[in-house]
Amino acid sequence: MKKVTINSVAEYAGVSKKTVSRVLNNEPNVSPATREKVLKVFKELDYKPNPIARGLARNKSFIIGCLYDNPSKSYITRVQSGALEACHKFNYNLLIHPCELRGDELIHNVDQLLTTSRLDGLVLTPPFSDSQELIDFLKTQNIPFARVASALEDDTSISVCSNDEQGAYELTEHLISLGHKEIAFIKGHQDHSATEKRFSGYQNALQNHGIEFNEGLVAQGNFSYHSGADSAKQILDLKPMPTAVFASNDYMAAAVLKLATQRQLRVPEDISIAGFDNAPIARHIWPGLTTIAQPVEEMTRQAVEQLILQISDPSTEVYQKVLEAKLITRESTAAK
Amino acid sequence: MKKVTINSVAEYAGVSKKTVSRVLNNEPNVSPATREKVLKVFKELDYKPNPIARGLARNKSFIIGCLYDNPSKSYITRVQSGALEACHKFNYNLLIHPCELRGDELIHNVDQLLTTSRLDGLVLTPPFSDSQELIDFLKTQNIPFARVASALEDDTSISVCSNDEQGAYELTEHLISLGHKEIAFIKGHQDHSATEKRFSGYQNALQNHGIEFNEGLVAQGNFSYHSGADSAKQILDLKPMPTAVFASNDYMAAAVLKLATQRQLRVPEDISIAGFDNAPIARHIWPGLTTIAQPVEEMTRQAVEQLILQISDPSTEVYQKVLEAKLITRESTAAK
DNA sequence: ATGTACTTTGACACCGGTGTCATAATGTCG
DNA sequence: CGACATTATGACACCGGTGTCAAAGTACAT
Repeated sequence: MKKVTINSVAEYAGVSKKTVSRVLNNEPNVSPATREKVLKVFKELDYKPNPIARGLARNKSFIIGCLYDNPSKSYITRVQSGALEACHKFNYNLLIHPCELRGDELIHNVDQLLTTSRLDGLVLTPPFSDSQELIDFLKTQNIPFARVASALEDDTSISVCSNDEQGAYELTEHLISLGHKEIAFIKGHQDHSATEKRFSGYQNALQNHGIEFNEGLVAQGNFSYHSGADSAKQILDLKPMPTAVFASNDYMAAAVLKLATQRQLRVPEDISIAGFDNAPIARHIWPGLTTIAQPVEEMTRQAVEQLILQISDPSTEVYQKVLEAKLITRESTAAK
Repeated sequence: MKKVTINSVAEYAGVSKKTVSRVLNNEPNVSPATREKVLKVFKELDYKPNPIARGLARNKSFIIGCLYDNPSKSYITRVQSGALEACHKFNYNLLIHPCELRGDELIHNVDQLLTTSRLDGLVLTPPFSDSQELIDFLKTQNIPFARVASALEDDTSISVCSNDEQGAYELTEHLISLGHKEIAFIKGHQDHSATEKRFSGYQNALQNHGIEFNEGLVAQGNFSYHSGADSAKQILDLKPMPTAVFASNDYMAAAVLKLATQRQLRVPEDISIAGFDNAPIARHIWPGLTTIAQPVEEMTRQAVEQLILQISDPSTEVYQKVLEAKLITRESTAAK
C-alpha cells in the first residue's frame, strides 16, 4: 500500500499539485469539471491530506492547548469534554497541559510549551484565566487565547464565564428561605476569581434579607476536599453551631457532610449543607447535595469555538459571554 | 523579533544547516570545536527547533494518542496523568480521544483519527485494551500501541496491567476473615476484562475458604454509579440480606452505601461494603470505603514509556508487566 | 477581428527540518 | 613522504503541502 500524497493525486488526475490544493481548500477559480475530476480521484485513491505538511506550509499546528491546575478531577474532565467537542468540530486537536500557577516558572513553562509544540491557541481555565501576568505574556507573544470562568475585566480577549455571584446569591437565598440565619461559609482558593464572586453573592444575599454578616462564620478553604475537612472541623466546633453551611464547591461540602456524619449529626435535620458546581459527587453521596450547576462543558465549548474562529480570522469580534448558573436542590438542605 | 530557524543559526554560526542538524540530534562526526560553536549560537539566538518541520521530514508527529471510554472520571484523569508524565519525559505530546467501544464505527473512527492526526502510537485503556478487533486493525496498519490493564494474552504487544484477580482475592479474604459468609458481589462492565478477573478472584477466595458460591448473591453492574444503584437495590432487597457487599469498583460501592444509608442501615455494623480502585470517592464519603488500590498512573506511565521506546526503536523487546494491587482498609468493613 | 477583463492553470519557490552522497580535511602507517 | 582509511563538512534533494505570479484560455464589447 503506497502512500497517497498530493503529488500522486495530481499525477493521477493529470493536473498540477496547486490545482489539487485548490480543490482541497475549496478555493475559487477551479472549473467545475476539474474540481469534479479531482474530487473523484480523492475518493478513488482514498486521499487524506497530511496535516503536518500543511502545518509547516501554513505555520499552523491545528492544535489547541488547555492549561489547568485544578484539584477537581471532575471539573477537568468536564472542561476537556467541552474543549474536545469544539476542537473536533473544526478538525483541531487538543493538547492537555497541567501545570502549576505558583512559582516563577509559570511563564517559562508556558513559553517552553509554546515553542516546543507550536500551539495555535490556548484555553485558560481557572486559576490561569485570572492570571494577569500570564495574559500579558500571551499578548506580547501574540498567542491567541480564551479565558474560561475568569472574572478579569478585559474586553480585548475572549471570555466565557458563568454567573458565580448570582448563583451564590440564589443558593444563600434558598437557605434563608428555609429559615436559616446562621449560615457558615467556606471560601475557595485565593487565586481563583470565583472565590470572591461566590463570597460576595453570599454576603449580598444576607444583607438584602437583613441578616448581619458574621466574619466568625467564614472559613478559608482552597477547593480541595482536604481543605474542606479542615474548614468543616472549624465550623462544626463553633458554639453555637451554625444551622447551615455553604461550601464554595461540592468537594468541600462533601467533606463537611462526612465530618457531620462522623459526629452523628443528622443532615439536614441538625444542619443543612450546600455546595457549588454540581460535581458528580453531589449526587453520589447521601444525602445528595443542594448545589449550583455550572455549565462547565458549555463554557469551555464556546470558549474554544470562539478561539478557533479568532485564529482563523483575527478580525473576528472578541466574544464575551456570561452563562447562567442554576440552583439544584437535593436532600442536604431543609427547613430549620 | 524575527523567527530563529535552522537557517539563521547556520548562517550566524558560519556552518551548513546540515551541521546544525547534526548538533541538534547529537549525531557523530562533528568536531568538538564546531559543536561547541553551534551550541553557543543556540543559546545566543535562543533557538528552538520546529517540531512540525522535523515531523514532516521524519514522518513523525511526536504525538501519542490516548483512547478511552470509561465512566469513571477519576480513572481517566489518573490515566492521563501517568501518560503525560511519560510523554513529557521524551518530549512527546498527548492527544486525548474519547470514543465509544460499541458500534461498527470504532475501527472507522480510529482510522480517521490516525490519518488526520498522524499519531506515532496509541495507548489503549479499558475497554479498548481488550478489543481484539481493534488490536488486529492496529497491527495491520502497523501502528505501535500499548495496552493498559488488559487481560488479553498477546505477547507481541506491550502490556502493563495490575493483578486484578489477586486484589479481588485479597479483598474477599479480608471480608471472610471478618466473619462474613454471605458476601454479595456486583460485577463490572461485560466488555472489560477486569470484570471477569475480579469476579474469579472473589470466587476463588470463597472456594479456598470453604464457602459455597451463591449465584443469587451476584448482581450485574457496568462500573457506573447508576448501575451500582440498581444492583444495590437488588442486593439489599434479598432475604436474608447479605452481611457484606463487594462491588467491582468504588463508584458502585458508593451507590450501595448511599442506598444502605437511605434505608437507615448502619455501615459497617449492619452491612459491610467494599469497592475496588481506590478512587477519590472512596475516602470522600463516610464511612470511607475499604478497597483495592490499583496503580493506575504507574501502569499508564510505564505503558507509554515503553510505547515511545518501541517507536524510536522497533527492535526493542516487547514489555509485559503485572503490577501489584494493594488492599486498603477503611471504615466500611467490620466484623460481622 | 481586436482589445480588454476575467477566469483557470501550472511552474516554481518556500515552510524548516532530515537523508544521501560527494568532497575536503585529518589521521595512521609503512 | 605518499597511500589509504577515517572523520568532518556541505550541496542538494526531499518530506507534502501552500503562496506568488506569470501565462494561457475564455467571454464579451467594440
